[in-house]
Amino acid sequence: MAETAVAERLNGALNRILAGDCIEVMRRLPDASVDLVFADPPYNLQLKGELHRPDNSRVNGVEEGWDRFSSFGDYDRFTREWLREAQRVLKPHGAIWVIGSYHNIFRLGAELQNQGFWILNDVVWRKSNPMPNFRGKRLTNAHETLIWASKAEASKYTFNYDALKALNEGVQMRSDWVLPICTGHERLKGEDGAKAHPTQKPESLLHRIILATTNPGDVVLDPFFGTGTTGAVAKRLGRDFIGIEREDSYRKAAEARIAQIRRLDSVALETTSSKKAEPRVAFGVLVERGMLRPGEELWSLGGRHKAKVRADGTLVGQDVKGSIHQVGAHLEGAPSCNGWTYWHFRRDGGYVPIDVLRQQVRAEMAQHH
Amino acid sequence: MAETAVAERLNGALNRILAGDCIEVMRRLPDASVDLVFADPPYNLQLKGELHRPDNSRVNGVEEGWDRFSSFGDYDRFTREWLREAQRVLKPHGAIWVIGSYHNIFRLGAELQNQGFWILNDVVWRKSNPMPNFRGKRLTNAHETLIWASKAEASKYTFNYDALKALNEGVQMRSDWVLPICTGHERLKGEDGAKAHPTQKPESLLHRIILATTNPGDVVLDPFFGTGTTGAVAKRLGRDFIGIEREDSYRKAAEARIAQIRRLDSVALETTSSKKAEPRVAFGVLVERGMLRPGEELWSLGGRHKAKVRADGTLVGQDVKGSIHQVGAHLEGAPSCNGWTYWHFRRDGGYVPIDVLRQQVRAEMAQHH
DNA sequence: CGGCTCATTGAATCAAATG
DNA sequence: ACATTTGATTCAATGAGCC
Repeated sequence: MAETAVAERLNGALNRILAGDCIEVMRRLPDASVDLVFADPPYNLQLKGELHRPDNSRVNGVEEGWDRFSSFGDYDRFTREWLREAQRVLKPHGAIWVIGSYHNIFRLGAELQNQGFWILNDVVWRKSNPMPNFRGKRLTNAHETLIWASKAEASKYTFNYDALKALNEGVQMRSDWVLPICTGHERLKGEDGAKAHPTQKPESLLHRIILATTNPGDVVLDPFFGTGTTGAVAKRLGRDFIGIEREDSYRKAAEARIAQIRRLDSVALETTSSKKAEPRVAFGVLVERGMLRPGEELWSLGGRHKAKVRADGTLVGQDVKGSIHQVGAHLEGAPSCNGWTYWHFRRDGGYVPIDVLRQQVRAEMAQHH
Repeated sequence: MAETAVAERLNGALNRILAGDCIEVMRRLPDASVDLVFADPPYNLQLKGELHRPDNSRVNGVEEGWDRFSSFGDYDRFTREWLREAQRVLKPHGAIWVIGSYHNIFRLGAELQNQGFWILNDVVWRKSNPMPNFRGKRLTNAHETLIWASKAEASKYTFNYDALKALNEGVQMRSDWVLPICTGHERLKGEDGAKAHPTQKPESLLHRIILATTNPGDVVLDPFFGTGTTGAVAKRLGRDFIGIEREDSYRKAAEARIAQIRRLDSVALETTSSKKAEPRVAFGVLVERGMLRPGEELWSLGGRHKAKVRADGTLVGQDVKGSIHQVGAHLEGAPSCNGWTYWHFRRDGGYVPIDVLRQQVRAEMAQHH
């Protein structure tokens, strides 16, 4: 059957590094099959001569052939083609991350928008230890830019809000991330001691991206796999990956690297991923259980509005009947209202939010499991 | 003579706010006549409905007609036209700054490159107090992006490296700037108390830009003048400005605002623009003068970290040697550290910041002038 | 349906100190 | 005792827009 063939085509690629040009290799992947694309394409650095430090030592920059394009138009064509394939292989609710510097990120972002991707955030990776500007002719180039976009405007993309909030000491994560560049033991070296890849990204960066925008078991495609940071982090976090890389030496280094990675056990994965949504409790359950009596009055904070509880778990207030949310919204003239925090019952002269009753129910439910 | 006519056309516009559409007005300005363009064009926010805070209050966002475009193509055409005029009126060694968010900055940057501007840096304005993400559906959009580009690749652009280094506590200025958004008394209000402009930029941002990339007497053109932050800062810093603004209410607010600004006197200008501003005091001077002894210990506040003073004005701490700033940053695992405020010496059982010693040296230096 | 917000400013309120 | 000032604390508002 066709479906089986498609599944096999995908499964054959899972957790492997496919050799070849990323556009050609992506063409062989089935439609709507991956959850996330992470792409670190060539930056089109347009370097002129060599750069030396003030002590005259030579800066070992990006000089590889894969970063040479003849013009902006040439780079745009390349971008357009690989983005088109990336969009095709994404599931309807999938998303993409791209990273770049001022040399290429504007072209990349514009092309994403042109192809119908819907930008969700641009994120600044603020390097805690950037290379200084030796010549004193510009500002220290201390950041790179990432763009996070869903496949389309209507996509219900994945965002593990609570996991990121936890990562950020309890306040919501911002669009600027301070992370060190990849150095030390994490930086892959060749047998000659030289760095294996000129632009290896830190695992901390991929950790945050994969944690934020995928779930365990999701498939992450990296069409510019390099030495495999995406694969290493995906494997550790219990995600599947598909890598595409043209250069033999990078593939080899990546394979050795990823083979040594161990998947975190499910407990560790659970704690790093978002807190499970708490079980839904219908307001009517509070009435069924006798925690609130039919006919009892609920109050908005301060007692400005009131409504009466009915046996079926709806409320009736001034000129309005409906759910706790609907009645609250109507009385406030608001577009919406969280009835759980809006409505209060009276105890000992004070107002207690009905949400505490829901907490009790949830606690009891947890006991029985 | 033709030259005189051109000079008159320019002089007639200096330190004035020209009314009208920026493209049409720029067409009347002579070629190669301004040193810097600062442009804060509409962001093309593509807003859908209203946004409410969790407490149901409504966010008063950008609803003005000037931010509405029918498509990306429409926005691109607009961008192309005003950028073309901006480039024409720039002197050969002139430069441009543009600011935007992820909604428009990629299109803006790509068009800059297409027209032959040469990008020097992209700069991230990290907002210290951004609006949070109320829905918990994305990252807090906590930054905006600026692009600094010269008129052409060959332009010998202005960059006051030392002034920016001085502004940044003696280490070279990075491409990420932390500045608060424009609030409080600085935010212009109408007679009804409502904000006069929905997107007024902070003066601190323009101060840094104008200080960094112009010299006193230079001409700064702002084609989207709004309520005149560019003009206010330019005037204060002894630069000339040309503003262009379509909306009467913004022009009026800007004129009243700028009329109240006083140009800094030449001494203050000198101090803001040169590294001699606050006379730089090397830490080693404190050792030379016997205010601190080699071998003496310095402490972080609370005494969590310590380091030893060496005779050459460097510190040595746990596994690290270097300047007071470097050692502090290393021990804190921070990207940077102001050693003057970080390090303390012990006196009478308390911690005294070494900055007080620097103040003493500066006071003594002032005596001799 | 119902879950979801951070840093800052400035006003309002109240307590303590002063004249 | 009463009016005034100062300081501490709390409360309310809001900023280039997001299911």
